Amino acid sequence: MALAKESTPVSAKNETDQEAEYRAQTRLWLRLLACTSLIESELRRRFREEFDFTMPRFDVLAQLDREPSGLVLGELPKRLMVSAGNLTPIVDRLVADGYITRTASNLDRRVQIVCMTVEGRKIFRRMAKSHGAWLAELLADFPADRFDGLIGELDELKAAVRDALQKP
Amino acid sequence: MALAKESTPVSAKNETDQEAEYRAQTRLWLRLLACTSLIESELRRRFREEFDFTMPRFDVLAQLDREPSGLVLGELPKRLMVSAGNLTPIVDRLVADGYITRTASNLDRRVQIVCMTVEGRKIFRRMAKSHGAWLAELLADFPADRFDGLIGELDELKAAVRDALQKP
DNA sequence: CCCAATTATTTTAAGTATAAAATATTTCCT
DNA sequence: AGGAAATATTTTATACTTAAAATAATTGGG
Repeated sequence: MALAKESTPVSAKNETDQEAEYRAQTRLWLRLLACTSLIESELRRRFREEFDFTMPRFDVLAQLDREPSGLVLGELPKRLMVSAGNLTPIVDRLVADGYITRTASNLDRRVQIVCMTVEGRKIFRRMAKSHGAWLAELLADFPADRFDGLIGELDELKAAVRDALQKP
Repeated sequence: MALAKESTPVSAKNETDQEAEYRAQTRLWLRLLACTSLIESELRRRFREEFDFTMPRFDVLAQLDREPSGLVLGELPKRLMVSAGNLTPIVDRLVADGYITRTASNLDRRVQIVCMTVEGRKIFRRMAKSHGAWLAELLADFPADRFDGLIGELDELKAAVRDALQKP
């Protein structure tokens, strides 16, 4: 169970002790979830109102913006941490809207290359600018000198969770 | 724009400066999102595999567990930060499965009271225990002495975002 | 008292998400 | 070369999510 701060084995604890032990972890999880939901729902609302766009569509464009020569379709689910099946209709619509192209590779016809169009780049830049400004606005009241510290903590948290996920 | 750390008005900055300024906020946001997604998807997977349950269904039971006398249906969307329409099918299914009851109030027939059943309480306790253990497992590699600090930072972050949202 | 505004909830339409099965293509083994 | 395994992607079924419109019930003002 690897609860470093406790030496007593879990099996020796009664229900109340165990619940108390889980409390700190649960509290951290609930705070994390609350912060993310709060920001995410506001960003989603603004994307819809200002650009009639959704976050997943923006996320796809954000990935392609860094890849001038395009990206193998299969890279997207990995980078965006979503399932492959999920992306199919999202990519379909971005193609239909003219923001990206999808072309089959000549070397391997299972593989498709997606690439942003000029139109896509144009709208992405506008949205990215607003996205940055919205975040700046939402996070303005958080002390600037504590940004880096919090980012560092979250980096470590992420690494710790990744490690824990790889163990079994 | 309220970027406290900078005195130069945004309008006076060129595009590159502005992008640099947004970077810290964006990085924080991406870390937050990554941590939450990582944990959330693992919890969802385990809920499904171990209990054939989803997180929203668990979340509803978690709210009702604290309210022995039941809860006005309209309280759930507020507490869970989801839309009211979203809850209708979730509550429907929990009622159909026998984990909660839904009864119309006699004083105001628009209002419904939802209340956990004995069966619901039973399954909730089992799931809550696993939920705590899963979190403890996922967060085990994060230094125990930094939990409270991170929770505190996230509390402040949440408050800051809430403040920013109320301003307009 | 009645009807307009308010409140609680559900329905609808569109999109997002997953897991698992299906399809298509390529690679690798013998 | 032939077929099995692997890989890339789509399809299917199910569930969640929201916004906006619809429904139903109550309250309050004239």
